[in-house]
Amino acid sequence: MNSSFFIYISGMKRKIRQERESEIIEGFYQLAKEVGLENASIAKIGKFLNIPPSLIMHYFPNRDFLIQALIRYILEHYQLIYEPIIEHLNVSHKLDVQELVGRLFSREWNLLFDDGVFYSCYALIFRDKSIRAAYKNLHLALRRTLEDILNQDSAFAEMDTRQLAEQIYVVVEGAYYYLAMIDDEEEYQEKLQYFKKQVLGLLQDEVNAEFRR
Amino acid sequence: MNSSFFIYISGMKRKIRQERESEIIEGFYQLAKEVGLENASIAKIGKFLNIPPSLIMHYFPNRDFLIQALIRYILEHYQLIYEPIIEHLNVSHKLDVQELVGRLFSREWNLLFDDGVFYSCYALIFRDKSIRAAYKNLHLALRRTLEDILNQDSAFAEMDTRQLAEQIYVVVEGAYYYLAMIDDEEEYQEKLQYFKKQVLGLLQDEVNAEFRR
DNA sequence: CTTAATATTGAATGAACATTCAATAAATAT
DNA sequence: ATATTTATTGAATGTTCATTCAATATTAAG
Repeated sequence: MNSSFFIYISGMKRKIRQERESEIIEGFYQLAKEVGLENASIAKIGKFLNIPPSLIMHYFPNRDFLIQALIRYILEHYQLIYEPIIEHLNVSHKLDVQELVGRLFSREWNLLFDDGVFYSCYALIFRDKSIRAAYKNLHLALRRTLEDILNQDSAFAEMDTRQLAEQIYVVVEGAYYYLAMIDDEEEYQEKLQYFKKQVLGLLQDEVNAEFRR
Repeated sequence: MNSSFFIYISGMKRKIRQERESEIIEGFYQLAKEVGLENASIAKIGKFLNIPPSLIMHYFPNRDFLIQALIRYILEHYQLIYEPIIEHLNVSHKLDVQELVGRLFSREWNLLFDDGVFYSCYALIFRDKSIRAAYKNLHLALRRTLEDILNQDSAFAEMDTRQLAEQIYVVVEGAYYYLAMIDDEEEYQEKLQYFKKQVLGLLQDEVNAEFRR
C-alpha cells in the first residue's frame, strides 16, 4: 500500500463504495418521500434497504453528512431533470415562446420529482449557510440557462434578458409553491393559465422592455 | 386560602387553559425557530418553558395535536401581521400603486415572521390533506383582500382583478421563496427591484388587461 | 500465499423520545 | 365545608434514536 495522505481505493473497492453511497442516498430519498424527511431515520433507511444501520454510518459518519449528501442528490437531479426540458428548445434564431412557457410549467418533470422532500430541505436554508448557498447555486444556474436561450433570439436583443429570466422564474417558482396547495384539477388548470399568460406577457411586452432599460 | 391580591373571575380554569395552551404553542414556535421544527421535541419545549412534558401532553394529547395547533398559530399570525399592512391603504377612489407594491414586499413584516418554521410546516402539505387545506385557505384569503382593494379603484374596473391578484401574489410569494437564498444585501435589493417593477407592470398594463379578458 | 485495507454484519450503548401514571395542588361547584 | 373537577408535578414506561464496537468476510497489495 502506498503511504500518501490520500486514501487510495482501487478498482472494485471504489466501485463498491460509490454504489453503496448512491444506494443509501437514493433509499434515503425514497423513504423521505414516503414518511417525510423528519421521520426518515438511519435505522429506517437500513430496514428499507435491508442493510444494518452501522453500514450506513460506515459511509456517512453522522446524520449531517447524510443530509448534505441528500441535498446534493436532490439539487443535482432537479437540475438534471429540469434543464434539458428547457434547454433542448433548439432555438433557430426564432424562439417558440409558447413552447418555452409550456415546458417551464410542464407537469411531466413534476411527476419525476417529489416536492415534499425538496421543500423540507429548502426549509433548512434558514439555519444552514452552506445549504442556502447550494440552493442559491441551483436557482442561479436555472436562470442562466434561460437567459442563454433568450439571448439566442434576436427579438430579445434590446431587452435585459437577465432581468427577464429572473422575472420569469419568480413566476414559475411562485406558481409551483402555490399550485401545490390546490387539489381540484379544474381550479388548478384555471390558475395555471393565469401564470402562463403572465409569463407570455413578460416575453411579449416590448413596451415594458424599453421602460425597463 | 389568601386571595386578597387576586381577583378570581368565574371561569378561571378556562382562562388558565387558554393561557397555557397559548404559552405552549408560542414556546413551540420560538423553539422551532431556534433549533428547527424537527428538533423541537416535547421534552425540549418543556425545558424551554420550565414545565414538565406531561403538562404539555395534558393539553395536547399527542404530537400531532401540537403540530396542528402550531400551524393554526402560524397561519393566523401570518394573516394577522400581513393583511393590515396592505388593507389599511385607505383607497379613496385612487389607489397608490407604488405604496401598494412597497407594502407587498415590505421587509418589516418579514422581520416579525420567521420563514424557517413557515416553510417546514409548508412541506407538510404534501403528505397531509388538512394542512394543505389550511395553507390554501390562508393564500386564498390574502388574494381576496388584495382583490377587494383593487376593486375599490375604478381604474381597475375593466380588469379581471381576481386574475390580477393571483398574478401579483405569485410574484410576491416566488420572490420571498427566492430572495431567502440571497445573503448579499446589494444583490438582494437589485432583484427585489426586478420583482417590484414586475408587479407594477402588471398593475399598469392596460393593453394586457384587454388581451387577457 | 500472506498481510493489510476495506466492506459488512449484528449486538450493544446510552441518550432522547413520546407517552403514561399516580400523587398533589388549586379552583369550582354543591 | 366538602366533594368534584381540573392543573400541575415528577417519576417511570418502553421505544426509537444515532452511534460504537468487535467480529467476520471480501478485496487489494506485496
